[in-house]
Amino acid sequence: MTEINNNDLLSVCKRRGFIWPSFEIYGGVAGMFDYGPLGFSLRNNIVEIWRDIYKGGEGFVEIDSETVNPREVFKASGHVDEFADLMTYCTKCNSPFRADHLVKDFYGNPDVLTPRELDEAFEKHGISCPECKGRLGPTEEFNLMFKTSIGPGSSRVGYLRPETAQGIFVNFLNLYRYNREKLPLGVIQTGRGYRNEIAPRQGMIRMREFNMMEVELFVDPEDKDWARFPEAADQKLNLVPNTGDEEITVTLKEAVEKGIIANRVLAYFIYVTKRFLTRLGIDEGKLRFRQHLSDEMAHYAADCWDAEILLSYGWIEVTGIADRGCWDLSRHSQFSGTELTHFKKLDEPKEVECDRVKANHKALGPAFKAKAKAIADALEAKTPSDIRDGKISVSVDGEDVVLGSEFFGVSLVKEKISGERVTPHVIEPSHGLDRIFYSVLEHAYSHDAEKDYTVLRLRPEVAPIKVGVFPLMEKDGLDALAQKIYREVHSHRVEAYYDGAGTIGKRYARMDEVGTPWCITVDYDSLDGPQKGTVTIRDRDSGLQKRVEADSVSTVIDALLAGKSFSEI
RNA sequence: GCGAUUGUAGUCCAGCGGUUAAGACGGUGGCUUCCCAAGCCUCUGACCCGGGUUCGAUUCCCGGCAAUCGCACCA
Repeated sequence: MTEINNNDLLSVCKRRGFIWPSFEIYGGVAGMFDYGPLGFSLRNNIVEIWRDIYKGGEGFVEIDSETVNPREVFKASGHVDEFADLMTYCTKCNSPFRADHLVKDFYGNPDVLTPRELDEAFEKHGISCPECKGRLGPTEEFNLMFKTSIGPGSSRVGYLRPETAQGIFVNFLNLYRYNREKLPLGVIQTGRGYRNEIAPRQGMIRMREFNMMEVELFVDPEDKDWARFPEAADQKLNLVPNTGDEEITVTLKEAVEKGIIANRVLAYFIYVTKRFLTRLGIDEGKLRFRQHLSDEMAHYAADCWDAEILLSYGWIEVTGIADRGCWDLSRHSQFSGTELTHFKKLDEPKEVECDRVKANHKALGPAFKAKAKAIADALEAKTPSDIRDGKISVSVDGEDVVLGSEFFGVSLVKEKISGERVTPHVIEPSHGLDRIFYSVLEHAYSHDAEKDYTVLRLRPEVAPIKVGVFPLMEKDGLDALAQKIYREVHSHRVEAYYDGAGTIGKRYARMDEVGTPWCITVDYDSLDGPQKGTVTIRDRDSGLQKRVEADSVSTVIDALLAGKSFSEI
């Protein structure tokens, strides 16, 4: 634990319009927050940087898909089964248990039991509370997904998505065609996800409605290299591999060569995640990547690493970077009956020779009339190894037909193979936007207890307000010049804030508290004397002031935002 | 969901079975050549919700909601 008091920070956030607990006038709802003007700006700035990295830097494409999905989508993804737990509670000590886990010694596949059958099973096998031996209460379903219905009447069951990823998977074919049937194919999406958490806690860390930034990269399963890997090969990462609890610092190259990270593409995107988070102002010393334990890893995942940030709550997972293998696409393929594959061309087409069963249409036609076509197709789907005693049996429309050698022949055919269909593998860096947002605030927050003075040391790039503009006194024409400067500087991209109220110190303090990196002040020297036409610019973190031409303020702010240091202006 | 603690202006907090519910900070308007939360004046704003006990409840009791911590859950 650090000494940061997260209640103080949350209080600033609420007071100054970063985040507000939702529905406060109606008593509030746990695990729900609204973003205020400053919070929304900050969050958008984070999203813009993420976009800059993936869409700009890596050339990925961005989509926006539905938040309500029909049940089939989450049946295929596994969420309907995985997220709907049958729970029972001890009537004596109230401990909760997964009902199916309690009967697993008696049933091979307890997942399929209904709540009633589970209750009967407790009775029959004398199962009591593992904690206190008390009697178990009735089994209830608890579903972590919000359920709804699509359309009126006997409508389709729908769920609010618990993650945005499925929207990308179900659009795979559209995206694949859009990308002119090539891999790798990188797709990003930001949006809301919904999980009906049993007990949301820790402020913004576990929300019922949350924002995600997800990236799905489809790659050739046999080629998990990445063209830009060499650029990052010597960069260092703090890793906690699942072989022990020790944190190690290694280069990407070492991590892959020693088999710590499964492959180069996964390692590269772990590095991209580190670059992203540190660019937002996350303290590099409080950032590590922890590998999922083998039992924690989803059964389909080949490898999975969490980016964890040290906060006042402890180490908190903010991003998961997983190699999900072919799981997602093969499941959707299986459940939808639509082939979701990539056609991988061979460098050189190859010729193969093999024996094939060929239907004898001349004989089949007269013998089977209308059914002949179906039987012929079934026959040709067979291989010579299916021949038993010179006969092949096929099943057509639920009817078994045994065919003698007069109906088919076996011949050697030469086939030209120019490629094969493969199910792409998915590399998924999935970011919890709200957690990242909160982490950025906490790592920027500094409070001087003696002076009771708060400064948010936000990076200029993420700061919601870039520049405060003040007249020293709101009169004598100082206000008119300050207003003019404000109007020149303020834009959708560079948010400025005019403040003429109270005293100058108070205005600086207000800007420091919301992380505004620079303040412009128009004083009497701006109007008269040798300094005429200049204004002061103050740097938040150093407290230093310089004079710049009033006409050049906009240019100076642009230069600072582009990365020029304050001492260079 | 369970247990413990808590709930008074935007924030921090005082108080009480009958009060005009106090103060500080903040916000607002004004005055002040005002560069790091200076000063003076004006104004602003609160007893979480519902029920019960009582002549009378912000205060006592019960329930709900929310927050903090612990357990469990989740990641």
